[in-house]
Amino acid sequence: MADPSRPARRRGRRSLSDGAARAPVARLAASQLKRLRRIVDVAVGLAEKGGFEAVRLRDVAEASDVALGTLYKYFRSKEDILVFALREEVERFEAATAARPPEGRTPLDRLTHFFERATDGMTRRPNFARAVIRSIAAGDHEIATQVAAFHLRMTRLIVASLRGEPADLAAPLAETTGNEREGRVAFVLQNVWFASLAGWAGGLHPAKTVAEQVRVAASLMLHSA
Amino acid sequence: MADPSRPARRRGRRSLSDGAARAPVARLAASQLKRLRRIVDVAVGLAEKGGFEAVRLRDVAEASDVALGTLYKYFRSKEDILVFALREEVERFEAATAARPPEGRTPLDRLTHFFERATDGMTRRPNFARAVIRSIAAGDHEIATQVAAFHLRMTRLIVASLRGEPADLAAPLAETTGNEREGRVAFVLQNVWFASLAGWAGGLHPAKTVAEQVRVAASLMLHSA
DNA sequence: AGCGTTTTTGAAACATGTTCTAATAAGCGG
DNA sequence: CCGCTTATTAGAACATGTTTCAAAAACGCT
Repeated sequence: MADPSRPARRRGRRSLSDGAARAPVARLAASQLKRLRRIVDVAVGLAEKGGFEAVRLRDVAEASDVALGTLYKYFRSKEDILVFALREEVERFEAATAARPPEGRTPLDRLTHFFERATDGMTRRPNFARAVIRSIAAGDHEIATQVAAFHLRMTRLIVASLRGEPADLAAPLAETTGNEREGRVAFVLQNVWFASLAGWAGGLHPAKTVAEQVRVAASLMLHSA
Repeated sequence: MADPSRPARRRGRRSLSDGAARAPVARLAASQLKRLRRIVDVAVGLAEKGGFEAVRLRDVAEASDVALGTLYKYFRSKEDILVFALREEVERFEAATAARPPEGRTPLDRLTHFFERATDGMTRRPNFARAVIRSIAAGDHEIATQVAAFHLRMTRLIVASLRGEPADLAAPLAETTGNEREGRVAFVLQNVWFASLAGWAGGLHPAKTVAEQVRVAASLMLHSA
C-alpha cells in the first residue's frame, strides 16, 4: 500500500557529494574522491554517447568498479550525478570566462560573444547537454537548489560581460553584483537562454538559434524602444 | 544486450490521441472518446493530488477501466498523457482569454494582467503544474513538438495583449501575428515565463514571483534604456 | 598489531514504466 | 446474422531506478 503522493525513496538523507551550499565535496578520503570521480566520469561518458537513458546506473556502477549501493551513498539519484557533472562544467566555464572575458566594444557585442561561448559549451556534447537539461527539470527541490546556484554564477558572469569588466569569482555568490537594472537584464537573458536551450534539446531548433534568440532578447533590452 | 543509446521503447508508433499537428483527436468512435476522456481525467486527478509520480499508469488504467495495453494504444507514454491534458488546458485558457482580453491602459498593464492570469491558471493546481512541467522537459522530440504548438498559441495571445486587441483564434497558428518586434517581445516574455515557472516548480520562489519576473522583463523591453 | 567504526560489496528485492501475447469482445460491411 | 477486421483485455514479462541487508573489507586510532 505505497502512497504514490509521497514516494518512499529520496528521503532527507545526505549524499557524499553534497555540500552544494557549503564546502564542495567535503572531507572525503582520497580513495573516496577517486571513486566519486570514476562514477562521474563514467556517467558523463555514457551520457555523451546516449543521453539520459544511456546512463544506466547498473552500468555506471560496474564500469566504475563500485557497488550499486555505494553509488547511492555518493549520489541521491541519477539526476544528482548529472547535476554534479554540470556543476563541474559550470565551474570550468566560469574559470575560463574569467580568465578570458568575452570581447566586444559594446555591451551587446560582449553579451553575444558570451552566450555564443556558453551555448557552444553546452551544445558541443548534445547528448550530455540533453541529459543534463532533463535532470534539471525533474522538479526535485534539492536539485533545483543546486541549479539556483548555477544561476547565480551565470548571472555574475553575465553582469560582468555587460559591464565589460572581469568577473570577481572571489566575491560571495549571494552578493548582488551590478546595479538593479543590470541584474534584471542578466536574469532575463539567462531565462531566455535556458528556455531556448530546452527548445534546442527537444529538437525544435539548431544550436545557432539559441545564441541568436538570446542576442535578440539582449538587443531588445539594451536598445530603447 | 539492449543498446542503451537507443531505447527499445517509443518507436515511431502513433497514439490515438495524436493529431497534434492535424485534426485534434481524430476519428474516434464515441466509446473510444469516452475511454480517452476517462484516462485523461483520472491521470489529471492523480497528478493534482500527488504530482508526476502519483500518476501510476497501473492506477490510471484500473481507475479508468481500461487495460494497460489499451492505455498505451492511446498514449505513447506517461508524459504524453500529461501533455495532452496541458493541451486541453491551454485551449481553455486561450478561449477564456479571447473572450475576456486582459485589461489595462498601457501594454505593460495588459501584459502584467495577462501573465497574472496565466500564472494563476498554472499554479492554482501546483502538483498538476509540476507534473506537466516535468513532462514538457523530458526531452522527447514528439512532446517538444506539441509544446512548440503551445508556444505559438501563447505567443499569439501575448501579442494580442501587447496591442490591446482581441486575439484572432481563427487565424492559422503558423501565421506571424504582429510585427517583428512584437513577436520578439512575446517570444522573450514566454521564455522568461517558462523558465520562471520551472523555478517555481522546483520550490525556488513563490508563484507571485513568477508574475513579477515576467513583468520586470516586459518593462525592460517596453521602456527605453 | 588489534579493535571498534565506517564503508563497501554482492545480491536480492521492490516499484513502476513499458512491451508482448493469446484470448475475447466489439464493430462493421455485406 | 456472418465472417472478417480491429480493439480490448488480463496477465505475464522485461528494463531499470531505487532500496535493503548481511557479510567482508577498509579505515582510524591507540
